[in-house]
Amino acid sequence: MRISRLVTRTLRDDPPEAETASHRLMLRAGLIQQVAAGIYAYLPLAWRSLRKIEQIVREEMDAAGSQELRMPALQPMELWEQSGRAAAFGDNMFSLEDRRGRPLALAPTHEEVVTNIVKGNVQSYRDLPVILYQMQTKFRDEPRPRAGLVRVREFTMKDAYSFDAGDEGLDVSYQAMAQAYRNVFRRCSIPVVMAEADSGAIGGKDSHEFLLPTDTGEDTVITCPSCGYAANAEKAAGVYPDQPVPDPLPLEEVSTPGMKTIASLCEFLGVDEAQTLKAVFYSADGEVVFVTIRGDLEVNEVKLKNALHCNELRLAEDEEVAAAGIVAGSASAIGITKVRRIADSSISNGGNFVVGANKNDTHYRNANYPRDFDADLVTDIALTEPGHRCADCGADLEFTRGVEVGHIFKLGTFFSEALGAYYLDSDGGQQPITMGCYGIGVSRILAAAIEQNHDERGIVFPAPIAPYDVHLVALNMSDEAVAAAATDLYDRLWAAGIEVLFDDRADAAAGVKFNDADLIGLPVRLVVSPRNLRQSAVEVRGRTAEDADMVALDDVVSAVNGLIQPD
RNA sequence: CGGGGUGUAGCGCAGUGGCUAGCGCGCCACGUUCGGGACGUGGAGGUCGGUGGUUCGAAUCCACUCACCCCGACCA
Repeated sequence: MRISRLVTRTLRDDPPEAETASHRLMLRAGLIQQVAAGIYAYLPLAWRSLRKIEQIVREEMDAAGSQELRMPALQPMELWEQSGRAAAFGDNMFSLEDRRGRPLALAPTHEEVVTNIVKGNVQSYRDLPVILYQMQTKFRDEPRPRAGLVRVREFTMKDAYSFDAGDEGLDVSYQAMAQAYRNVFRRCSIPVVMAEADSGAIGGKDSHEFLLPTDTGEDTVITCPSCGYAANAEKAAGVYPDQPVPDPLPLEEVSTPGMKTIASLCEFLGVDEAQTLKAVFYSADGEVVFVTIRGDLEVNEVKLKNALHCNELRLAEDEEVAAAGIVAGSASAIGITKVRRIADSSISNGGNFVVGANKNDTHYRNANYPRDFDADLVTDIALTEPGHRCADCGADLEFTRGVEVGHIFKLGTFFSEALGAYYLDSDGGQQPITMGCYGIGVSRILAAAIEQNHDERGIVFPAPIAPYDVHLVALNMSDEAVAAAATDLYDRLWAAGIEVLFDDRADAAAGVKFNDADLIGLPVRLVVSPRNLRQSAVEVRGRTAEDADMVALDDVVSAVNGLIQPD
């Protein structure tokens, strides 16, 4: 490709709206162009890179025994009602109607459709296992798109679905996919952490996220430096500091004028936050829920949502709290009976707690569970935070930010039962197919690869996903010898199977061309110039190399091959 | 959805009631240049996000509205 003809314009300065490196560099290098919030056009350079990423994913999925197919992005809403997920996705799903008023969805994912396909093609355990995958555009009406290609509303995903006879088969498929994912990320130069993750509203057993650790990531990964445990913040099972369990003292009312927060209350009474129980109020699918947790801990809303089996969970509004008869600021579960009460297991870690007295400016000392109050459910809903320890080995946990580039789930039989996908086992019994699903954000891989591989001058494309192998710079194209030599080299490289981006611009200064080459960040830069031609040579330089090599014109092809195929 | 911010030429920005709305980059023409973001001369390019209002007069003031960005909520 000749840059003089390339539909892409590099920017001299950083775009002010871009905060993260990948977003900034993709805009500056002319890889992407925004169309609306969270909706981007992939310009020619990005598209070449994305096609290479897709090809790597394909190779690894095929090697793992998976078959590619293509399902529609436009789907009848009926299918989503059938699985019950129309409500689970809610406003995140783009929905529309056809000319006859039939409800349709732009698919955010494809479990429903793929399950129906398999249902029609698998009858016996002899037909299993099956793993299907596709490259498809997904539509999710994210509440807040951000960071360029990191969180968008329309994106390319590779999604795969495994179908097995039973849990042992699923384990095999799951491991095969996990290994394929590791291979993909290694080939794209994205060092990932594989972390335990929450399996979401659908349930299922295991789930793992693949995350690129980076400060600009939007997820939190919790890792144990000692035993290698890794989990995301929603899933992580950390151990919070133990409190001594004292002998219970009698409940005692104290006046606490104006004390509405845990911090002010603790200061006023001279107690530690861990010696209090706090009350938090949520709205779970519209129902007010009373949550009790030790004062030094926070509620993990994902764990709470799972415990409640609800679709929508948010903090309750003040009016909702008041309408439920709760005295915000001085509330406790003591005497509360009209709303559902959930408590974290930490209510039994410690004792003689300070709690609200359910009337203004008043608290109790020495509250103990279950002597003084009851709960409908006591379970682990505490958020793991800095300072907590590894549940496996007791070491201090480490917290880092990360960008999620892949996510795998053991789904179990949720979809096969909802949509009627059964097989006959060897005894002639009908069984629901055991499923797994596996997603890679293809367009997010591009962002993550750039986030990981760049320097102050621009992108440092990993060779396997670079839009072109070589950036050929011709200095002074009006010099006929330069034009002739560069054009000849361009043709010879392509003939040798090397992909070349040729900066043939006649009007751009040398500095402009060099800066653009650094910005776009192809693995190898070649310079043809009057100066070099006097030695019948070309300058060859790797993107991150300190110095350039002078290589004879006739040897350039083999020199380039040596740089881009080091293995 | 809550909080904060921004919409003026392709891009980045200036312009707080007054004449024909400017600057830099980019773009077009010609010439000179040619190894790390060149120079000269001439030129093209604008519903000032939208609607309504106030005013002799609105990019500028008021109301409403739309879009986009950032933080949070949210996010299989």
